[in-house]
Amino acid sequence: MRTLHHPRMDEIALPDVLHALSDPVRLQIVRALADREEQSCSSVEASVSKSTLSHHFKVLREAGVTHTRVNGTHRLVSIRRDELEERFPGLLGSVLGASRVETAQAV
Amino acid sequence: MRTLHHPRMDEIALPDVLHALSDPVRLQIVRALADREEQSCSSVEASVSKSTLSHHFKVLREAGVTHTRVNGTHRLVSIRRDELEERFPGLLGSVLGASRVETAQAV
DNA sequence: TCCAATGTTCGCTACCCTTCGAATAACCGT
DNA sequence: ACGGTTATTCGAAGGGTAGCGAACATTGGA
Repeated sequence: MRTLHHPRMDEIALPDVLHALSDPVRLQIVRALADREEQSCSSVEASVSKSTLSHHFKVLREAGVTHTRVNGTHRLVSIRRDELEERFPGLLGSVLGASRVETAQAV
Repeated sequence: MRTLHHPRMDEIALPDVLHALSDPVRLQIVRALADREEQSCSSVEASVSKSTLSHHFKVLREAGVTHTRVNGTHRLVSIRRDELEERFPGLLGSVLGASRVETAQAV
């Protein structure tokens, strides 16, 4: 695969974004990405296999949440923070905040 | 059915809430509920059958998003706004705002 | 050129989810 | 007690999704 599809911001739909964020593994990924700027797929630690992780990255990218850049054998993934903020103000921030709340409670 | 189960706020999980909100029909319901205080199920207009609507109300309730009160043959549904705000600050508001953004754009 | 590392894709399994109509339950007014 | 209204539940169909291992691409380095 050479070209990675990224939807335009006016193409992304709210239900898709919410669905992308509704999976625990993907939420974990987004939180990990929120800390640093760009991160390779392998640097994200999750309790799933390599192929499953790849699937989740694809879902996040196609929902418009993340951007993926090819760099050698690595894929550098980042959150489309500014674009998301412009389209759905406050959404990502409140989800990230809520995610931290839940971790702090440690259900 | 006599007793309606409502999860305590510390029981509700973020992925469940996000999943509940990730369905277009349920998003429509939540928006309709956000306008008024309490509303009966039948007053919400959606493009699905009665039984499907009932299913969606159940999902929203069990995710902790809504509260349902029995009143005669009616069920009066409302959003657990204050509780949600306390547990996940800003989340519901940004989702509702995002939903309005999308409607305004009219994809 | 060959090898190791990084991800993606494929085939498969198992489950979940939305949707519907029909049947059922609960309640109110007559 | 009976009929109409409101809503839930049941059973089934159809599609979607997460999960894995194995196989495949691609790149960088030895």
